[in-house]
Amino acid sequence: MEKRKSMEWEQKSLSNELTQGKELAEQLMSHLHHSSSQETKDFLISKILFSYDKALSLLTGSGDGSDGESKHIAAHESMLESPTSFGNSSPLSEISDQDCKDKNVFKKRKTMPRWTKEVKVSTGTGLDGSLDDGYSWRKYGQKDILGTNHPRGYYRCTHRGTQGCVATKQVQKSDADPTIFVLTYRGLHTCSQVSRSARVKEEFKGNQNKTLEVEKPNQFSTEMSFSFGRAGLRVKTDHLDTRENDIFPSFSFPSTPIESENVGDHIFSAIMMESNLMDDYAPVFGSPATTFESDYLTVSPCHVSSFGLVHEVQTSESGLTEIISAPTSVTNSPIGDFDFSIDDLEFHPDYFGLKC
DNA sequence: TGCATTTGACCAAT
DNA sequence: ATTGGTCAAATGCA
Repeated sequence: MEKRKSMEWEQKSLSNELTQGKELAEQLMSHLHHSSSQETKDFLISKILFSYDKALSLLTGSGDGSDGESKHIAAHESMLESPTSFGNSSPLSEISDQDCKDKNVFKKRKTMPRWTKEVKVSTGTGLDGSLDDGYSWRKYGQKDILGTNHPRGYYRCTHRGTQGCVATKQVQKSDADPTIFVLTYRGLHTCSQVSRSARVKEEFKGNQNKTLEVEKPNQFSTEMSFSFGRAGLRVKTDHLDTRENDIFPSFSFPSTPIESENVGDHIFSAIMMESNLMDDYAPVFGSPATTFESDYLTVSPCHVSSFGLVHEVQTSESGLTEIISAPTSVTNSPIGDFDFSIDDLEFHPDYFGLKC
């Protein structure tokens, strides 16, 4: 009797997985037609593979695969287990972190939901590890990693203590190319840095069109459109470049002038948000106003001396890997907060469920 | 003085 | 036993 119930459940799960796989494939098809960004496609592919892997597991009865593909899937799964209290209505919830801490700080590593993405960043100057993505990080450790020439730095969000933000990242210089840094992110920010975007958004509400356009002279043109919930925000950054000019000058971001390389990081941040979220918010992000043309964002690093942009995106065993050519020095700049206000989004539990 | 970084030690996973 | 990830005291810096 129990066995029969179990079989029915598995059949239902199998059906669900296959259905989801089909829907994802259809989404992918749609993205192909709209020439969406490569990372979006990669992400969809990963999800499809994940669905099919689960389906196969249900069929074969094996919980997890052990082939090469499963590694990819496992990585993706970690993304789906995605972190943080995003699902939580309160971004400042300290419950997650504190509870985990109280139970056992070391258990956390095992049970804490992980959402990992890797970012390869090349710096023009070799400035080490100081790569900015718009958030403020605090280094809490460094380790020599076996088989690598460079130590790995461990960073967590500065606001972890005060706001329970669980986001962490690792920074490691590439062996193959010392100018490239591999950044591995875990967790999403639940700190008020996220809410800074809300402030930005408030500003934009003053704009009747809810559209912001910033134009920079020369070099090349990059256009990005972000859709913020129901209010479409469009950011057009023509000719991103220059250190002498603040990027997005009309933003009332906190003080620090944004140095050129940050733009790349922030573009990355936005892209990641887009690629990770848009699939489940197609009605929002998939609006005609939302375009993320990889063509715009793909710039060969050899053509960019003082400014970095995404020039390659690939999936990796730990999730999505973005390869960004990013420049030099770093300040905490805010455009990364140019993200998508949490309170305007409904987060898919598959993506943002939090467990301790 | 307060915050960030460094670094050796500890723990969990493999 | 080895390795990766984290902690926390010591130290540095503005």
